[in-house]
Amino acid sequence: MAPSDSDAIFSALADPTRRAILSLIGEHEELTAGEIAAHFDSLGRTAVSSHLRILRLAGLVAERRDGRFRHYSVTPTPADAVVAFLTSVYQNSLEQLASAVQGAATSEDTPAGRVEERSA
Amino acid sequence: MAPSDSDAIFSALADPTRRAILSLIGEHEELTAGEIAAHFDSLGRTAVSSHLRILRLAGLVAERRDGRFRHYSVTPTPADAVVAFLTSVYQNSLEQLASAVQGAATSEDTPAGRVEERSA
DNA sequence: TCTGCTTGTCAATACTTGCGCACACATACT
DNA sequence: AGTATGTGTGCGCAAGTATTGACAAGCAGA
Repeated sequence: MAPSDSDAIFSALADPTRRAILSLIGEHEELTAGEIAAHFDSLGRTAVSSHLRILRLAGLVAERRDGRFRHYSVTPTPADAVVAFLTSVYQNSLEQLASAVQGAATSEDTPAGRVEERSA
Repeated sequence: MAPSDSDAIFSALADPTRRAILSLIGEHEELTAGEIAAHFDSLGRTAVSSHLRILRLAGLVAERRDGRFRHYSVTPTPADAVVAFLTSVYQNSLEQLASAVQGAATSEDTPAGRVEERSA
C-alpha cells in the first residue's frame, strides 16, 4: 500500500537523464557518482547528485558508502509499482505483455517490439 | 519507433491524474471525454482534454470520433517502450518481472476482454 | 600531525516547463 | 436557431532543473 511510491517512481522515470543514469548503472554492477557524471559531460556533478537523490528517494537505486566514494546500484525490485499499474490498465493485453517480457528475459537482445494486436 | 516515444510515454505517465485517467479507461471499454471528466469533479473539462491530448500524442490512448462525441480507449501496445526500458535496466531481475506479470495476468480472469477498434 | 587534493552533497539563484482555469471557437445533434 | 460536446488559446501559478559557490568527509604525502 503505497500509491505515493508509484508517484515517486513515475516522476523519477519521467526525466530522460534519470532514465539514462538508471540504464547506465544497470549496465554495470556499481558506479560511483563521479563515474556517472563522467558519462554526462553536459551535466555538472551537482545535477547528477540531485538526480541520484531523486532516484534514491524513489527507491530505484541503492547507495553504498565506501570511504569518500558512494557506489550506486539498481534496486532489484522497484518495477513492482510499474507492473501493478500496467496490470490495472492493460488487463486485456496483459498476456502479450507477459510473453514480451519473457521473450526479453530469455534474450535481452530482443528489441521488445512484437506484441501482436488482438482483434477479438 | 523513435526513442522519443519513450520520452513522451514516461512524461505522460508522470502525472498521477493521467495515470488515473488511463486506469479509468482501462476499466471500461470506451469512455467519452465527458464521462472521464465526470469522474474528476475537481478538474475542468479543459484540463481533462489537455490530459487526453497528451495521452493521445504519446500513443497511450486512441480516439474514435462518433458524432460530437469522442470515445477514448487504451491502445493495446504502448507498454513496449516501458518493457524495453525495464529490460535494459533490470536484466538481472527480469525473471521476477515476468513472473509478476504472468501472475497478474492469470489471476485476473479478464471479464470482458476486448481491445479493438484501432483506427488510424 | 598538518596540509593539499578529491569526492560528493547542500544552499541559493535564475531559467524553463507544466498544470489548471476562464473564455472563446468549431462541430454536431434536436 | 438553440444547445451540447470537446478542444485551442492566453494568463497566472507552481514545480522542477542546471548552475555557481561553499561546505562536510576522507585519502595521500611530507
